[in-house]
Amino acid sequence: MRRDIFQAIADPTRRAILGLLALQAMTPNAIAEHFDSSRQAVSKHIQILMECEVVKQQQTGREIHYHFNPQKMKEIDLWLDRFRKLWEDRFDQLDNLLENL
Amino acid sequence: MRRDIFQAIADPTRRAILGLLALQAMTPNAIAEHFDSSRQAVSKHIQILMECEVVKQQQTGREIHYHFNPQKMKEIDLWLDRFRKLWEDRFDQLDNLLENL
DNA sequence: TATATTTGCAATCAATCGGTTGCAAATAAT
DNA sequence: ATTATTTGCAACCGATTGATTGCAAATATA
Repeated sequence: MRRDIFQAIADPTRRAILGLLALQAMTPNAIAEHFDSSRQAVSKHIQILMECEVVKQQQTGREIHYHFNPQKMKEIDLWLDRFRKLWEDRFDQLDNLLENL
Repeated sequence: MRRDIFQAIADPTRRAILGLLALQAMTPNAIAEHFDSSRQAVSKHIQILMECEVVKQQQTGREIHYHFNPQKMKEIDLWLDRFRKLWEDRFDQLDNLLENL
């Protein structure tokens, strides 16, 4: 069951968790308080984020602080590069349109 | 069953279809020839891409040409903006350095 | 030591996903 | 007119998803 970053960000709750962790590292309980679903449900989301290494953990005593790994998000940005000029460059869009007709 | 662009790009086959359509508009049959799975399976992927409007169709006779809509990809880029400076910052490099020590 | 807190793991469940096959409708070709 | 091609839709199926509850282990606190 190999996870990748694209699967990880498919779920809106996981995107929200990443948004929180990008601001500061948090414990699973603290994260779960931001959502309506149970702590275990949130914990499973964190586990998925861990598997694709977009989140890393740092244990101190019985508490675990999960923190955000921006490098993995870079992979999405890299994939977007193939399409970026299509929405940024109007002449390229025109070229593409003319080719298709 | 509301689809969004993040769900659409979660599947590797759909990402590959977007890669093809970014180069040129194609019919479902032509797209399906690039994959091992059946035409209907590919068609269902296209349907999902249509639902979130990252792909649009243009019918000519019995043939349908699906073409790429770059504007929807912009939404992903916009979401990434929240994290972009975290991986571009020199502070992130410092984080990595400290972890390695 | 006894109790409370924090967390992960396992079992379970309904819903969704990605795939298949079969079929019907529309258009093109013979 | 008959046949072939292109496509969408519906039914079905096993695997995965996102959620729940219950429980056990580890650590902190009284």
